[in-house]
Amino acid sequence: MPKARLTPASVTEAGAELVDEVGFDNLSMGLLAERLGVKTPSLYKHVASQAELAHRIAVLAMTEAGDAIRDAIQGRSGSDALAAGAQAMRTYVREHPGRYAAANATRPTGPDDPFIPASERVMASWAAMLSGYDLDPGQKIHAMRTLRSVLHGFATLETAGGFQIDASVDDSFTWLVNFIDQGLRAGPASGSDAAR
Amino acid sequence: MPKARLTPASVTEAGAELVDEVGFDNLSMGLLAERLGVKTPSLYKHVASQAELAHRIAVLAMTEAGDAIRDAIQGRSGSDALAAGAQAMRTYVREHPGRYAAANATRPTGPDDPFIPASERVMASWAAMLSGYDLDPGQKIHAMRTLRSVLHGFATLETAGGFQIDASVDDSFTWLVNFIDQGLRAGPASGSDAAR
DNA sequence: AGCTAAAGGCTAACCGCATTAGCCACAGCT
DNA sequence: AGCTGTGGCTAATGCGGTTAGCCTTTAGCT
Repeated sequence: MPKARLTPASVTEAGAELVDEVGFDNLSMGLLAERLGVKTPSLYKHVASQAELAHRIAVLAMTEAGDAIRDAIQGRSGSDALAAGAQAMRTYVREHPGRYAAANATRPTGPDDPFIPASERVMASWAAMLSGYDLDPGQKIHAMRTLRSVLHGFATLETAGGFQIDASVDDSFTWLVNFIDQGLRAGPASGSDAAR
Repeated sequence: MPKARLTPASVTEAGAELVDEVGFDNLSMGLLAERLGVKTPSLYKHVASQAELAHRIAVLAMTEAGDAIRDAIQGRSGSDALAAGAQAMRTYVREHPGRYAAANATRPTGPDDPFIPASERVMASWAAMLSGYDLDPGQKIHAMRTLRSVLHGFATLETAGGFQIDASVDDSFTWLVNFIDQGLRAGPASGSDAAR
């Protein structure tokens, strides 16, 4: 009964939807096959292995997240760009926790891995956003890493249920973004005495 | 040939050492058994399952990390306490990436899970450290979450190899800690216009 | 000092899940 | 109509976690 008409892309997309529902650790070929109305071994006609599937999902996630962040920053600058970009990233991770987990579990497989340009596009958006602040060129890399650390850390802690319910997580995120904004505005001074 | 003399604690400790070497994803009962000079099924006389083993490792990790942070903060305050505590946490994660991953993969199993007091002790250290800054009481929770986010995010990105080699990761961490310190010193002002 | 029972090791077996091998039907081209 | 490649399927393999049941050593008791 040839009916399913699967392709590597459609399998990846279905895998991405599934992984957001069941979590990265619970992703299995059997579950995905069932979802697609097909027997497990049939999937291997479209993806080489579960590892490759996870990698494809990771690339998809990076691409989608990169687009979301770029679009959010588009047309804004400074504090507005930071707030919009940070919110876009947080929203993406909340809506696609499985894909984000897949992206975090992935390491580039080689120099021509499409995961590399996908993540570079994310980096480029953050860099563009940071250029709206008056930072010393030598500090830009540190600011970038700090920014990535907070956003990544917040997003993973949030999806892992790491925050108790005492206070609004939304408020905390707003506070966090504002905190970063203020620090970046304080600019060069914040790093000049780094050797304190 | 009864020779091994294993206990739940010794199995957990060996598991912790192993997981730091091979990574959380590659932890297996077979590997641990081999390490202990025993056949796989024998481990089940000491731990109920691999999940329980991982959970015990997680509790151990939280306890050790909590101790390290408390000791680092001990006798210091303000910026010094922040720098020492942050460095202690980063060092712990770098030296024990597998245990830290185990801790992150763990959710409390119930109200009397020893994982809960263990993580509360970590929180208490951070809270004590933050009390060295002049923060509005209502903002303390946000500052805490922001602090946890950066430190957790930096540590996980670092161990995952998420930072390229262009610039020193040590320098970035120093910059990050300094950035947070400056922001916390700026104090109440940094949150007062959170609704911007 | 010998007896007994629990502790803790072992082998054999089970099960789920990823993966592979080999088969077969249908679609499109000639 | 026949040929061939695509994409499905069933059957089988192998690994890793887990369970069942056996057997020896050892601690404790009398």
